[in-house]
Amino acid sequence: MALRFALLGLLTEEAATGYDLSTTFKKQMTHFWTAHHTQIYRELLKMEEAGLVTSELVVQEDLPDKKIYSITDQGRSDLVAWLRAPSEFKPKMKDENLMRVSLLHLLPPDEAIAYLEESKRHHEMAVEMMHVWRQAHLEQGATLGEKLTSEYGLRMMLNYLEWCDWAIEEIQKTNTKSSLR
Amino acid sequence: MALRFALLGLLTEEAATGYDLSTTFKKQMTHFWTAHHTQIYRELLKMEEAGLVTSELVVQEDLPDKKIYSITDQGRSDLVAWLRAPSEFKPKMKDENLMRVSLLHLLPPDEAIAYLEESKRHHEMAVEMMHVWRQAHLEQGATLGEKLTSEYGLRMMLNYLEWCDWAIEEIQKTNTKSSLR
DNA sequence: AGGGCCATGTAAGTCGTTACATGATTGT
DNA sequence: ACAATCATGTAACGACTTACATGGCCCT
Repeated sequence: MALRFALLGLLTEEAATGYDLSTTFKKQMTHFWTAHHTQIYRELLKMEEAGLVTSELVVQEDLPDKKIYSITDQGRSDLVAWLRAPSEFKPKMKDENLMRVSLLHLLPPDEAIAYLEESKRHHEMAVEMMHVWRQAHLEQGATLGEKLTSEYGLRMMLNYLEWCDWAIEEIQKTNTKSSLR
Repeated sequence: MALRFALLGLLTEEAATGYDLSTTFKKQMTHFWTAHHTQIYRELLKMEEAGLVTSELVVQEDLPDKKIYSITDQGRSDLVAWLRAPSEFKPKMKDENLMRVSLLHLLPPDEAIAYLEESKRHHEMAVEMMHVWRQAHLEQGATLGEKLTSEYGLRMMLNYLEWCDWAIEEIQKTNTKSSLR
């Protein structure tokens, strides 16, 4: 259900095609949700059936035809009702990276550290991309939600980098201890 | 596939029933993965077929019978192979809380703040539970993975609380600004 | 010449959730 | 009396992923 409300949320700002929605998803929401374009297209069809959105077909000559979706009043009220519904704050995380981290004691220490250092590099790149994105979007037409979640994503990534340094030290400590024995 | 390796990882420490695995999952891995017992039982059956685990039926009198699963050599080597396989560091998050946060501008500011404050309370409780868990488990038989991921969970939650305070202030700022106009 | 962007979707499969079912024991 | 703990599972559904398919335009 949350994907449905994510799409409705994006459509409150402006009408968009499935393609637009799927690229926006990738750029803005990576830090808390992911969705493939195939899933988004099918969800939009269901949402149209349910009367939450309407679509207008735009025929194009050089580019493929497209369908522009707009939110309906029904869609707006469903969205606000969901926002107000008591949620349970049970994060349903699926973080494969952390899954691997939780098993790093099964690899030799140098491999474990190499893994963490590679993950650091990825996160550092993500932090830089986030800075670029924020300079382009904030202070000029970003919604409150975008401000809050991009700040959240940034803080979490910086926090991850700090934790990574701590974790690498921790592995080195236990490593030198056991090699003294 | 990750669930499979999570279960194999737990079984490297000691043989366990599906029930045990599912409770351990809830306690230790909430911060990066969730799984219902129904899914775990089915996965264990598939893993036994694939020769990654073996089970031994223990008949009990007062309590229900149980099946104790042990990891096989095949299971161990599959697990290490997965740990070494190049991963893509694409976190596949599904965080319904953040999803709601990203849409808070659709609620009146006081409701948005109330939402964040409730989520703070939940996270504060989670932080306290984490402290209790760590005092019971660390420094006495916790694996490196448990140390690393529980520290990770703790840091992320504390970071969340700080971000929450920032977010509440941010909403109050934009609120007073617009009411001056 | 090859890849990326635009734009849509189908089909098949896997993963994950919810509801239901059983049944004795221990604690409040 | 009622809920929780122990212990397992089936069935039905919904969410999500992966592979495949189309086709022209623009850039290097």
